[in-house]
Amino acid sequence: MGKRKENSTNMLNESYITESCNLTYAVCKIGGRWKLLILCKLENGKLRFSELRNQIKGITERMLTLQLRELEKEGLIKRTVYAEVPPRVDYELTEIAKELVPIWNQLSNWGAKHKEILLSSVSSSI
Amino acid sequence: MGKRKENSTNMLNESYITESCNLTYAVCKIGGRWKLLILCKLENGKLRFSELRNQIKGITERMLTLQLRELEKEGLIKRTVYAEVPPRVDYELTEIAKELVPIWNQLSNWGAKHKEILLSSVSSSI
DNA sequence: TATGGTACTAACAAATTTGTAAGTAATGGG
DNA sequence: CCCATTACTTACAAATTTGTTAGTACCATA
Repeated sequence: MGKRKENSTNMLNESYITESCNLTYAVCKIGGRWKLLILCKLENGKLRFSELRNQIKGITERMLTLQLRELEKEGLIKRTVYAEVPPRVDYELTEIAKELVPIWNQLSNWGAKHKEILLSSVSSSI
Repeated sequence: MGKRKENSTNMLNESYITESCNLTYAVCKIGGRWKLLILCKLENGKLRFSELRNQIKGITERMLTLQLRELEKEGLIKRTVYAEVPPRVDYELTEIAKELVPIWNQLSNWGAKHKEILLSSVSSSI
């Protein structure tokens, strides 16, 4: 997001874990604060910058831009600029991103289940 | 990890996205630097603290402790302390964590594929 | 009495991510 | 000429995560 230091321990550790573990690698690709939310919004087709901004409560234009840029760099979304004024830009999932959709659904179901389990274990410990 | 501020925008945003999106929620549960690696190591059964430390290159005892504590709090691992000297503690996946395994495998495959695609698109652009 | 092994904790510092506030460019419409 | 609209950028500050270093307790053994 800001540039990273090139040889910080932090950086080296990240390289190590993403190189040695494809699972960690995969999760890192979608690991920014707003990325999954953005990808989910795009699941049903293209959206413009302003549409994303309006659909995602709380995100600032700066954050939206940053996350979109990273997603684009990682090949998960495709950005299309139309030569118009005022500008028009839209975003859509790439093929490889679409392959994530069924996995997301399972993860999402798992999340819902986990949420319930945590809730019930909390309330039972009162 | 250190305590978080209670009403920072950051914190409120995180609450919002994890409450409104189960997928984001799920990914947040496994979102620490070393968490997935730890969970993977535990996939084949219990491991002691020192075994984890030795199997995960680069992790410090502090980080290992922190990540284990969070995983425990989130109900993904179970910690067992034996009343011995020197101390013995082991960690294992909980049931709900085990349910993630098949999903991990898919994600991991996706990661491997994504890695290749990125590589080939980089080399073809030289 | 000194040493060793295990699983940690504490105080601090560095790196990274996220958020705030205020711009910018281009052009059509009034 | 002035304003509105869209999709951004820039400089900065705050929050959060990660890493460094040096401890701790316990008891068995040398």
